[in-house]
Amino acid sequence: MNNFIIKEIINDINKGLPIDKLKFRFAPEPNGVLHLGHVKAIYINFYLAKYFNSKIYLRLDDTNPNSENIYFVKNIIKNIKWLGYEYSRITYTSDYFGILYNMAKNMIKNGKAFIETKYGKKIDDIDKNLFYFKYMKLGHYKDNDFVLRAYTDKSLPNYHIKNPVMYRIRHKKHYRTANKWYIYPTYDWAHGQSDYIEKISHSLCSIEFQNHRPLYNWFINNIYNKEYNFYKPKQIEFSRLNINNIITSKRYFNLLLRKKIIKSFNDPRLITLDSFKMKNYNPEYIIDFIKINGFTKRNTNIELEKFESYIKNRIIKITKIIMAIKNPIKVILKNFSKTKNNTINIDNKYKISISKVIYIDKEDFKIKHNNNFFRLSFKNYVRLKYYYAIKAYKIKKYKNKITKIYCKIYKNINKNRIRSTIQWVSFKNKKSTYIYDYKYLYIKNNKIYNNKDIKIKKFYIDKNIYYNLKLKKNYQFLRIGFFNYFKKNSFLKLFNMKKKY
RNA sequence: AGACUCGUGGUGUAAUGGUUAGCACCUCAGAUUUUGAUUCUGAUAGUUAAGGUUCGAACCCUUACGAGUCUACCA
Repeated sequence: MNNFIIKEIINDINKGLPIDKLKFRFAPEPNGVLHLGHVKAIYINFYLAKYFNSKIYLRLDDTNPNSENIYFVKNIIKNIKWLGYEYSRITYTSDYFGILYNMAKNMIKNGKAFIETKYGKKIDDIDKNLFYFKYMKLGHYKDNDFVLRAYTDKSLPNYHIKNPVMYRIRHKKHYRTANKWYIYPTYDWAHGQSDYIEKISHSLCSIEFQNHRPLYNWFINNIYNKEYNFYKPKQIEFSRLNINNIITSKRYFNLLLRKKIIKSFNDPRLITLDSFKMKNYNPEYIIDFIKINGFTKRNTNIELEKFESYIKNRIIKITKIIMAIKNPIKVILKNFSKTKNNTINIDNKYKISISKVIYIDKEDFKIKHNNNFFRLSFKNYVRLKYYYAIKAYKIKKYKNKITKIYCKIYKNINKNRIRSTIQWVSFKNKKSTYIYDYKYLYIKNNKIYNNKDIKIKKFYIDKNIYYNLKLKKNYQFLRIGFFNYFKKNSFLKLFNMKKKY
C-alpha cells in the first residue's frame, strides 16, 4: 500500500521525528455502533502502527454526555476485536477531564480564554473569569448560562473558528464520570489536547475536520510544554468511505431505531459491523475491501455492488452448494427407474433423494421461447444437477396455469446438446424452509427507502440436506444466491447470484 | 456568500518533472464450465478546460469551471 498518509509520515521522519515517537489512535465517539465506514479509519491506524511498529490506542472520545453510553463503548470494543485488531491501550477522553480543566484555567490566566454569558457578553477580568469558570464546574449555573471560549487571533484563517467554545454547562449524568462534572469540553478543545496528553504523533481523521486543523494547531501551541511532550501531534485528514445512497451515519442508525424502522443494529439492511457479523462475513474480506479502495482526500462514492461482489467472489469458493426451489412446479419424469435407495451421492459427502416427481422452479420452464432461452422447454435438453438430462414433451394445465410438466430422461445424450443445468428437489423428500429477503436501506433527498419489513419467503430443499444444516454457516443456493442459516429453518439472504438473463 | 479542500476511463486508485498514463471493479466479446455463477483470455474507455514555466507537465504557476466540507454550546 502506498498513499499520501504514509508519505507524509515518512516525510516527518526524514525531517527528524524519531521513529520510536510514532503513535496512533483510533478515536470514535461512543454515540453509535461501528459500520463499514469506520473500518477505513480503523484499518489505516492499525496498518500504520504495524508498519512502523508503533503503539496504537483505542480512545473513546466521550465529551458529550447527551449522546454517549456504555452500550456503544461495548459495541466498539467488541467489533474491533471481531475485526482482529489489538490495541496497546484503551483510553477515554473523560479520563482527561481534570487535566483539560487545568489546561483551560491556564488559558484563562494567560488571557487566551474567557467566559461569555448567554447574552453574548464577554467577561474581561481574569479573576472574574476564573471565578465563573470554577462555579460553572461546580454546577452553580444552569445549562447555557455561560460558556468558556478561546480567545483566538487573526492567525486563524476561518472566521467561524474564531473564539470557539471550549466548555459548555451540562447538568447531565455522564456514563463514566457520573455527576462529577457540570461542564464538558467540546471536541475542538478536547481532541487535540488528548492527542497531546497521549503523545500521539499523527492524529488521523476524516476530511470534514480539515477546517479545524488551524484551530487544532493553535490549541496545541498554547498548551505546548516541551518537557512533557516535545513533539506536537499532527492532524491528517482523509476522505471517508461513502457508499452511494447507503446510510453511513451513526446518527441515522439511531434515528432508524427510534422510529422503529429497525429493531436492532444488526439489521441486515444496514452496513453495520453487527450486521456483517450476523451474515457471517469474514472480517478479512471487509478489511481487504477497504484496502483496495485506498486512501485519498477526494470525495468518493463507491457502489454497493462493488462491496457485495467483492465479498461474493471470496465466499463462493468456500460455501457449500445446495439446491433450493422458490416457485415450485411439478415435473414428472416419465421413464424414471428406481435406483438403490433412490438417493444420489454428492462428492461422497452427503446424499439427496430422487423420485419420479420432482420440483423445479417455474422460471426454468417456458413453452414458447427464443434462442436465448437455455432452460427447460419442449425443445431444450437441460441437465438436472447431479442427475441426467431431461426434455419436456407434455404439460398439464389447470385454469390456464401449468401444473405439471412431463419430461423424459435422456441418459446418453450428447453433452453438447445440453443447454444448461438447473436445480431440483425430490417431491417426496422435500422440506420447506424460509428465507428472509430484504433490500439495503438507503436515503435519497432525505427520504428513507426500503424501510418495509423484511420479507419472508418459502423455499423447498431436500430433507437430508435440511437435517445436516449447520447454524451460522453460509450456503450457496444453486443459481439463486448466498444465504446464512441463522436460525432453525430460516435463512438470511446475503446476496443474489449474478444473472445475465 | 466566504474559508478550506479536492478534480486521472462509468467506478475506485497508481504514476513524487522523464518510456506508450499502470492496476482493480463495471461493461462488452471469446474460451472453459453439470451453476447464464466462478475461472481464464481479450477489447472498449481517462489526466475538467484554457494559458504559462520547462528540452520535457497528470504533477509546478495563473485563471476559469465543477465537486465536497465547514460557517454548532455535535463529533
